[in-house]
Amino acid sequence: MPEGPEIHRAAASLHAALAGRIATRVAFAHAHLQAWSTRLAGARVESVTARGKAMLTRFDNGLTIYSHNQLYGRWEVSENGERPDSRRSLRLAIHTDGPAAFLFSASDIAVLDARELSQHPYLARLGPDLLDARVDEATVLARLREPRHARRGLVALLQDQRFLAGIGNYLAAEILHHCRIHPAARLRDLDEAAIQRLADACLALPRQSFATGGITNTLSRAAALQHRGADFEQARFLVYRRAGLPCYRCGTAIEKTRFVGKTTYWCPACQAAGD
DNA sequence: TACATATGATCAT
DNA sequence: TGATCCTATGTAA
Repeated sequence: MPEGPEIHRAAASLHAALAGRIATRVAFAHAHLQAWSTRLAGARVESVTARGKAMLTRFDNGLTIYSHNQLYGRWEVSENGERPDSRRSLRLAIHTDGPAAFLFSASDIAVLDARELSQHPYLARLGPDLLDARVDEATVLARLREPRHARRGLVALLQDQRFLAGIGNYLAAEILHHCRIHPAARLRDLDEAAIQRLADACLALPRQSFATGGITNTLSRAAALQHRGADFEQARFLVYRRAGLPCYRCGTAIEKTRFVGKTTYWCPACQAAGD
């Protein structure tokens, strides 16, 4: 569940299940974390929130579990507290007298006190979180206009969590296609109208994805495609993982290209290089 | 069984 | 920019 919307949805789901409840047992698979189980058992879960792609589970004794799912971590909530059936390796379990939450596969897990939390190197450097309701278009526009970012390639810049938090590989491709911007373009190549469109899309697409369970395609088109039998993974995206398929705007075959080590999907016709 | 790839991120260069 | 780490999965051999 890798990008901002997926992590924020998982956090909301954990919060709904756990917040206000006593953690009867907290179990870590990693040996270096196991001593924390004693400190966390009996504490009340205050909240579960996401910051960018990181998740924070706060307890009322001042401790917070930090977790990052990287490419492969997966949270599962179980209403009856039973461990879900999975062949993945269980890395963290938070039990209550009711629901429980299970984190599979993730390896980046830490227990932090308030001071460590405020100084955490990843969290401290995060840019504005596009899924934070307090972040608005003016904030994003100001970020896009900072001269120090003008020369960086947009595919990499959009995925830099220090620039804006929450965008990953699928959202970057979807945002650039939505705005008709070539993936190799730089901010300095864009005119004022394009900067405005980009700011708008940087907020709108992650938020729509969060609200809809992952759809960055237009909602009507995604619904129509599914009605015709397409599965969700086929219907949800504008360009991501659609190499060779026709662009929804112009019919040109979507291309799959590696830019700066990342696979990017884009339409060579409606995302033509700027000049 | 081996290899390539992945919705991520860091570090060395 | 490339190498590397982390873990899981799909495809080729």
